[in-house]
Amino acid sequence: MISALEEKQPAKTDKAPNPETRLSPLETEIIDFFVQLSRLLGQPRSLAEIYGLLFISARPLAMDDLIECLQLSKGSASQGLKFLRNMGAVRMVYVAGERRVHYEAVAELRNLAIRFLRDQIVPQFDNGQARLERIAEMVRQLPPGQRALINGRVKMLQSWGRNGRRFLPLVMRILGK
Amino acid sequence: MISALEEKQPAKTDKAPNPETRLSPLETEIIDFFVQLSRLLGQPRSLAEIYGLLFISARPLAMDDLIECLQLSKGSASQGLKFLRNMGAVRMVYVAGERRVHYEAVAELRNLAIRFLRDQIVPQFDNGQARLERIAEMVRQLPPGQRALINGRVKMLQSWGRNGRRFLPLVMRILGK
DNA sequence: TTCTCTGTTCAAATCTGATTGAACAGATTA
DNA sequence: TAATCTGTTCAATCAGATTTGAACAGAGAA
Repeated sequence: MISALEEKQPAKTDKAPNPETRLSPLETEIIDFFVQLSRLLGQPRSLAEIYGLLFISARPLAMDDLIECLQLSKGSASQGLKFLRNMGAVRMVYVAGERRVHYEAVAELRNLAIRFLRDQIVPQFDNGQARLERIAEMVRQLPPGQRALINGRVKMLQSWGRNGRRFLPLVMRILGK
Repeated sequence: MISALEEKQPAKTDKAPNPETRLSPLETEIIDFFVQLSRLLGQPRSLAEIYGLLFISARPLAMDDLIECLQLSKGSASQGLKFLRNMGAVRMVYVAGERRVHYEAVAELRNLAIRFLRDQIVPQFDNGQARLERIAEMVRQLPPGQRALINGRVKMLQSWGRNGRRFLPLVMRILGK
């Protein structure tokens, strides 16, 4: 039921999806679920598709399988898998009698979430903190008249930054329950 | 420093930024800070620019001031302010002797954060929960052989959904300290 | 050696969503 | 009434992110 993609009568250069590789409704729903999540987290859709299919697949899949099932380009699949490998979201598994590398989803979302926080969120925070430091310095240079007024607001931002920064380890601890 | 002010002496077609309305380095840094944040939260840049300038401005600004200082189009400014109003991120203030509506930033980030969670995050969660419900139903229809295998993973997603959902109110409580 | 298989890279094409600006509406003034 | 001022809407445009696919590289196989 997947996007089986319109035109199939034109035999020809067969871009038409092989029925063997069509996604089941369940697979489609799961993948949609991860696609939704990826939007929330600001990650590209193809990542979610790849991870979603691996997550629900009963057996490890090769890159070609993903390309076939999800109608991705080689480039997307390769880059997506690379990213997921780096994230630790996917692991390479050996399949007997196959030269191609196969992948399976790392289902322990805990580690995945922690790594996501560490790689994507924490650096942003630190960057922001540094920027606020520069801003605070600029405020100090201001003529006293204007300074008071603005100082309060910058202080407020700094306080939020500190709170958020303190909050992250807490989140990680909860995740790590 | 604030710049918002008066008209353009330079006659002509002037698309060139009026020196009167050029942003100070401090203003630029603050705006950049919010732009950065907006990326993390997946909001459009113009929102962050508007909020940032209002946040650091010593006095309320009219839409025209924002357009001038930030080089926005009328449409962006109007839509951005509308959104920020709905978010409660900005409030309209009366300025004596002015017909135009003026705005100032609502600096209480607490309420802002809570509203953001409620409006942008919670619905996503609920949506996801509903989808997982549908998925669980589909899994139940599966032949027993495949069911066991997949059931575990779906259960895992559901558990995460519940945890996340329970987590949100906690976050709100902490914010509401 | 060459040929095939597998996978990567990256410049270019494509898509998506943010931004623009002209047309419009209401409110105020003359 | 018309003229001006203020602000909104939305179809068209633009820009940045994603995806594509051709060229490439390495590893075996013949």
